[in-house]
Amino acid sequence: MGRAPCCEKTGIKRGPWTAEEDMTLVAHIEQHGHSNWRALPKQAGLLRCGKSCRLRWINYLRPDIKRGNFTSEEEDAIIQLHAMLGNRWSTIAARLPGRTDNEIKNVWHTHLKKRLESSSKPSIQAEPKRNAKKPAVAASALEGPTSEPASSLEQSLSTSSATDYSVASSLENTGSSSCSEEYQIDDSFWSETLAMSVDSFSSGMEIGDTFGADSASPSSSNDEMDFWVTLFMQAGDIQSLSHI
DNA sequence: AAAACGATCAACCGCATTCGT
DNA sequence: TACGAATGCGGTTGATCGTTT
Repeated sequence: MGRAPCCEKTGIKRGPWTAEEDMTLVAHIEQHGHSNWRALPKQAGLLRCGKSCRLRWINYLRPDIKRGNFTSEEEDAIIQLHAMLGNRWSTIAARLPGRTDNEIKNVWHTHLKKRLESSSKPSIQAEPKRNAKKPAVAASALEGPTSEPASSLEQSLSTSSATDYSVASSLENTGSSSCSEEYQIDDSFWSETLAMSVDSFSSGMEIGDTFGADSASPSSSNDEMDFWVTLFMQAGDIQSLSHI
């Protein structure tokens, strides 16, 4: 099936967005919404393709974006969720209010992956030569929380209150797996988990309130994904508890 | 002071999935 | 049901900035 390109290549501006373009896009979305990304740039008078507008809005201009460094709680949550979900950045982002999939993906590749890799190889020189770079970011990645309170995060992770972000530490402690490896789940795990999940959901498990209002389209598929995320979260509890 | 190097992150690309007719 | 269009997602790239030498 031949796909039309997302935009005509001619006359479409690319590269970094200017402040003026940002203002135009924000003003247009505030006034008309973004029901049709493809038509939006034309309507707003922007020389961008709809895809580019959408990306700019979602990753940068959305009013509920949380800027600034990731807290250690957020980083631990990412590590934990990544251990369970793999590279499902949008699903992970849905669990971190105000954070975008792109941002999380970047943080993972720049900070967290290296952090896990270095902690899984304790005997090898742990500190890269350039670790002193960007003190603010590096410090927040390796040390305690910075300015951001973790309340919203904790709320979003409330379905896994017993989790205590333990996967990250257990991964570090065992040193058995780098996070890039697939999470191994055997059949007995599935049968146990699926059987358990029925009881859990009927006993007060909240589905759907954990996705932020920024979630692009609160749909049944999101609920479904939330089901699986919650399932994985609980499974994570089981797995990490079994290591103790 | 400046060149080289490495880290970061915004943005792009292409594929997959969903939606509408 | 089939098809095309629109949107979403994850991987990747490249410009920029900070650090080191």
